[in-house]
Amino acid sequence: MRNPCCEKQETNKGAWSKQEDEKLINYIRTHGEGRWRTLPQAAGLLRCGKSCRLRWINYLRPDLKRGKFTEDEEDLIIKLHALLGNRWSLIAGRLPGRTDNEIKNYWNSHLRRKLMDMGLDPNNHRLGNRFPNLTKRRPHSPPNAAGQGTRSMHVCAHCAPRPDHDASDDRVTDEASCLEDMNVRALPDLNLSLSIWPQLSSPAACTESTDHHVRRPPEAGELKRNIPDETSSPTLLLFR
DNA sequence: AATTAGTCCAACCGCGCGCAT
DNA sequence: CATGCGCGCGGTTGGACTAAT
Repeated sequence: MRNPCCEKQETNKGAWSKQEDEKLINYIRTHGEGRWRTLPQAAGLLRCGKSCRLRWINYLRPDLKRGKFTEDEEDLIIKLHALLGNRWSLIAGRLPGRTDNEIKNYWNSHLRRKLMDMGLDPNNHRLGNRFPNLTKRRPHSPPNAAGQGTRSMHVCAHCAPRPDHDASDDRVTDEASCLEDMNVRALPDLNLSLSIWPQLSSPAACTESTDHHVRRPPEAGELKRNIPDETSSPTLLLFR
């Protein structure tokens, strides 16, 4: 059992005050990002490290582009979601200045509905006629519903079991089948190519040739967030 | 004008991964 | 190899705000 992220000592919760923001900004300006666990004390903040990190990444970072999403951005989010599912951080990596949280919120409040209005199932981007009633606020979900706490990332597309893309299936978990489905059916104009990066652990377990694990090395600048090292983790790379 | 219903978004929570020890 | 820590991710929630009645 792990310790909670913040000891039970007194920490502020809820909305950040201007003073707290300033303290955080000043501290990161002089010391840089990282060491989130020790940052609050060092910066004189009564917040947990997680909270500081979130506040910085989602709100205070100077390179954030705030304001309405453009049509191009909307379009890209929809296409990337069709490909990647709810991997908001990966999607955010393709939208400079936007955060995963922002995109997630925008998806849930606007784009899901937009897709439904177009007659598409927002879960799998296929034409569908049976959607959950999303106008209902706060559908009560049991613990761990909708895959909370699970990670479907880093799954070799070929090794992964094929989801049936049932409308009741809340998550899209298979990039390859998404691409296949999407390119063929829903978004034929999307010019994305998909690569699964060398997988250190799984090829042995994969019964297929390992060829499908490797496409090509990334060009400089292609790797953005979440892709720390081309050999360390099997990660989706998108080239447009 | 008051009340209710719906929307939006910042923030929280729990969990898994990678790394150091 | 096992364990613990730090971090990042995705899902969920609280509450302010707005629109509808």
